[in-house]
Amino acid sequence: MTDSNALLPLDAVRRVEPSKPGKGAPVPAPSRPVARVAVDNPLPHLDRPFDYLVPVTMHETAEPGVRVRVRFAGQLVDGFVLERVEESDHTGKLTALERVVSGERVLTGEIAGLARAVADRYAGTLADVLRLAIPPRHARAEANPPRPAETTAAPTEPVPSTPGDAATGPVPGMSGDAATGPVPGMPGDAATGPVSGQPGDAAADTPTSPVTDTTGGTPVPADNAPAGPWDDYPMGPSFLDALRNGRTPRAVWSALPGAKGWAWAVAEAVRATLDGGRGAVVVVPDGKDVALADAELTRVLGDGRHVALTADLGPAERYRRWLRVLRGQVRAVVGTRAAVFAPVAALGLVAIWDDGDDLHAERLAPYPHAREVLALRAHRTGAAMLIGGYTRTAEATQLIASRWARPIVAARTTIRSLAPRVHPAGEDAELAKDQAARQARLPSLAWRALRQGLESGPVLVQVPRRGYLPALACQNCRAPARCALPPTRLSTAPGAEASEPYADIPGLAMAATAGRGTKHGGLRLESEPGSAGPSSCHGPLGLRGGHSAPYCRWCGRVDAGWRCPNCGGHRLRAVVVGARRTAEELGRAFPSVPVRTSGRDGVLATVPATRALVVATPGAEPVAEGGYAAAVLLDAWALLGRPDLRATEEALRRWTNAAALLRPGAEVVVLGDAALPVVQALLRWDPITHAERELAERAELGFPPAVRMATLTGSAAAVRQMLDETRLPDGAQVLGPVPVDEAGRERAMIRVPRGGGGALAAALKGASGVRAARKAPDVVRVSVDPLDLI
DNA sequence: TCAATCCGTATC
DNA sequence: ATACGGATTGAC
Repeated sequence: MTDSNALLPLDAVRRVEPSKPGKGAPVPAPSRPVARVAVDNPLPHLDRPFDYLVPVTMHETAEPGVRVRVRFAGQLVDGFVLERVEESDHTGKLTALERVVSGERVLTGEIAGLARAVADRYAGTLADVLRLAIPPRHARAEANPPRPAETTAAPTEPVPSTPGDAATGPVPGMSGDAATGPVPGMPGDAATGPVSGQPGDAAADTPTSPVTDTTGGTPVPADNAPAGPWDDYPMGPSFLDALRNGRTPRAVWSALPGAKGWAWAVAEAVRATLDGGRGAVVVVPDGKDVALADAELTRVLGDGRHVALTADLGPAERYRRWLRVLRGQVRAVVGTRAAVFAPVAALGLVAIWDDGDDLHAERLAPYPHAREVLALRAHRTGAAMLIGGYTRTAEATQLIASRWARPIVAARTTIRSLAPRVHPAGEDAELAKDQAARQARLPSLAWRALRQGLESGPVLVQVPRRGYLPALACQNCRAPARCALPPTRLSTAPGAEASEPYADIPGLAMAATAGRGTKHGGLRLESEPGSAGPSSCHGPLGLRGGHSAPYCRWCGRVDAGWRCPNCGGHRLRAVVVGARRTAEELGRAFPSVPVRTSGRDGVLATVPATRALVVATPGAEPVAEGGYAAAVLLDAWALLGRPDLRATEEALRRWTNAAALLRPGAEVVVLGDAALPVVQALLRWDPITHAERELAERAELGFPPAVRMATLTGSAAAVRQMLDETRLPDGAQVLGPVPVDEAGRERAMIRVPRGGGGALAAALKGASGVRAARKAPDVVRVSVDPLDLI
């Protein structure tokens, strides 16, 4: 028994281990007897590969990428073989693999490297990311043999390591060239190799001239006769050419509103990529958009060349489709956020639609954002990237500013010809005379637009999500109730380091949710009644459960003596009324017109071109055949009143998503003050100026994407302890902690300049590791660049 | 001097 | 989590 162990490299075994009864010591595999395994363990300080002995019985099957069961710390756990090597660095006895779960090599080298990069970026563990990346196995689906016709078409198998892995550091990429056979060429490997920075850091990076080609190139070749969706954009055709020619264009695409449809454009981009011999991944916010894109891909590509991956498929079907991608039977994928990890080989394009939709943020640790994962993936593999939407996020704008991506925008005249006509109706707009419409709180402008639209087709009414917003308005005059107390301001306390760019942070008052004027860590709240700016806080008021007095959702203070500045009333009412109730009221205002609703409990994908009143919540608007004849956007104040950093960006995104469904030139009435820049942006269909202003504002406030931010949330003691134990990188600044809820939980924010993100994530990971190793009782949730920064 | 127990640490 | 090694303690 010990004789066979003599083959092992390191036998400093002092005692002869008594072997388990009935089981001899395993005979090692004849070559590469060591498997490096990514073990599915949740502990941050154990987030590295572990070596196991490959018994000869598993020599053939324990290939890189397969699922295995291993004994780890006395328990049987799942894992993935990352690579097979000759020797181990481990100076102890190697435990043997317990079992190869299946021969299917589900973890490709590319995805292993990507998952490592995502974990590093978000201060999370590889195991957590792999859980997101690889769907649960379904044995029956695996057993179904691939159809021969499809397998011969694309001989792609798990892709061996990309050279880029080496640049990323301790990546468990399967680098052994012995591990796999001949490599199908990875386009863009050359581009990936020398690049070490993350996409977002491009500005701070060494000049890698990421935008090498395409969009700046020569304009359209004159010969393409049929007008495609990209012909409306001056840079569109050259973008498609670059995709077709295997290059790496990265574009932020401001989609035109209207019937031509974003899904068609995306499908054409996918077709160009496939034509160039590469694969594509398309990520959209929800199932309705998957259905739209799926239909367009089928129309443009024909049957069987792509798959749709959504959460609601069920485990078997989901795994079956995913395997078709893994096995190279299809090379194009459209799906919701989990599809960012779809194992498409020889990736040529990653695309994301409407990257401002918060559905793109993963809800499971480490909370990666689809746009960021795709950008990392594109960067690592040398794939092209397309970030599309009617509006532009500050993050996408940042990618343009750092020259990582180029804009694709239509000419002003084209935009004007396709955009709807938008009319604002301010808060004080005259209510409709019609009794029922008055009941539905519909201004006469809106009522007229709907009535006129209904003469020729379906009309859309966008209402706030039910239960979405506990904001208040004056019961008497409906003026929004806002905080009348003097403004508060957060400043760094003496002693806390205030590095130059963040010395003063106007507007950070929003970060404080508690109104005690007490000191919290390095920050304190102070009143500055005499300072420049508004004489009162103006935060939206809300009601907390059980209390009768309203509190400010920005500064947290209770304002028992609130009086309406408009009419002097002192009674408040909830502003938000759900879709159903609004639908009922509108139905009475327009008897004889069918009312259809689309919302949380029942999303309609499409409605026919017939006259109908379609009431929908944001994100659930059905596409109307031929476009809507008119629309009314009712949730302006609900959106803008939100105590959210992204409130205006989000409002514009939702408005344009609804308005884009209209026929060109149709009328939109938005219940919002025309003086607001965000209303102006909708009126002029100019999301770009708005996004640029937004980015500038974030830079001024020191918020992402201008900086990299992380939040720590947990019990007050735990958060403080973790802050103490974190070796923060240079230039890091701590805000808070401040209370976040009534359970005494607190949240601290840490920000670093762009480019310091990696160091910050590493520091936080280290600190969580220390806490986990010590078995610290309360968990501190770490979130890098979370959406809800308030 | 030895065995039972506690504690900290690594987990291959 | 759990198993292990080393330190500690208590009794002979």
